[in-house]
Amino acid sequence: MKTTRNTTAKTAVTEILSKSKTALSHSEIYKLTADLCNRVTIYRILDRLVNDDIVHKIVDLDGTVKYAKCHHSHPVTIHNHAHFSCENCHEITCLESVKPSYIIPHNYKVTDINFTLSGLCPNCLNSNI
Amino acid sequence: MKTTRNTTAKTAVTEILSKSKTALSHSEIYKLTADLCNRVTIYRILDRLVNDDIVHKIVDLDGTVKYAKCHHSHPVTIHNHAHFSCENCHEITCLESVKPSYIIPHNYKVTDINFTLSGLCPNCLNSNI
DNA sequence: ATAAGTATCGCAACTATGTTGCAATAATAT
DNA sequence: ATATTATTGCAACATAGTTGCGATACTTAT
Ligand SMILES: [Zn+2]
Ligand SMILES: [Zn+2]
Ligand SMILES: [Zn+2]
Ligand SMILES: [Zn+2]
Repeated sequence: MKTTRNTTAKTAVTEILSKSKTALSHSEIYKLTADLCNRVTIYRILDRLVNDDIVHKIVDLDGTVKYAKCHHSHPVTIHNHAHFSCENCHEITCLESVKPSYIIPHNYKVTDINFTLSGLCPNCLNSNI
Repeated sequence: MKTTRNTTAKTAVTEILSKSKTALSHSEIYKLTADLCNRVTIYRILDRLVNDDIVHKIVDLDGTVKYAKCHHSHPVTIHNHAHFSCENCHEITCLESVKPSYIIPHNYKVTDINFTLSGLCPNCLNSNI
């Protein structure tokens, strides 16, 4: 079986995501690592972290992909909490407590969910843009 | 005011989306138009159709962007019906009747929603892959 | 501590997707 | 038929993500 290894780069990426209050894109993470490793390595690390259920992938309404640290105790069947994407500051945050309820359509087998709300976050709403 | 014009290319794209049972990506639409117009033109037409609320944009769990004809009578405040993305055949379909209910988080202003379910569609589920 | 096995990495090259500026074209109203 | 201007084509660019392969370095076992 393939065993997973801890490397400097992997640790750094995990740290960055742990400390971030918002979800980060590949390029944002790459910049934050500041030449620690190659661009491709970040892609591969993120893939592994997602597979290991340490990080989850979030897709914005426009197709932008971001990543956030999981806050659940390891293996979870489905990531169904909502995410909020601000049209103004473009930050994406996990809304861990917001979960959609819906009627599962007959004959469909659901194994994953993406539920993203878009609009104005509290910060930008107060700034009265 | 900017008035909108009906062109051959725009009509073709609208036709293609009207006839399709599943949502289509830019490149799929481009191939179906078969050299009718430039690649860039398709992007611009899709933008206009989305703005005019004739077509809506759907983002898959992996960030793939697709487009589907709207089935509502013109202006609608928010596209909140669910979409289903099949992991096997990669088709995305509108589930017009499935709408998520959720608790609107305090202090957030929601203006748009993306709710996509992923898994196996009825066809692929029966094929017992 | 050393060596073997292999997960991970760097690099280069590539594909896919989406955007922009500008001159040419064509839809629409008068 | 003419004027106005929305739309298009093209070329060039930007960003995102992938792949193959030889080199590197983490882990485990001796
Ligand atoms: Zn904001
Ligand atoms: Zn989250
Ligand atoms: Zn299917
Ligand atoms: Zn739809």
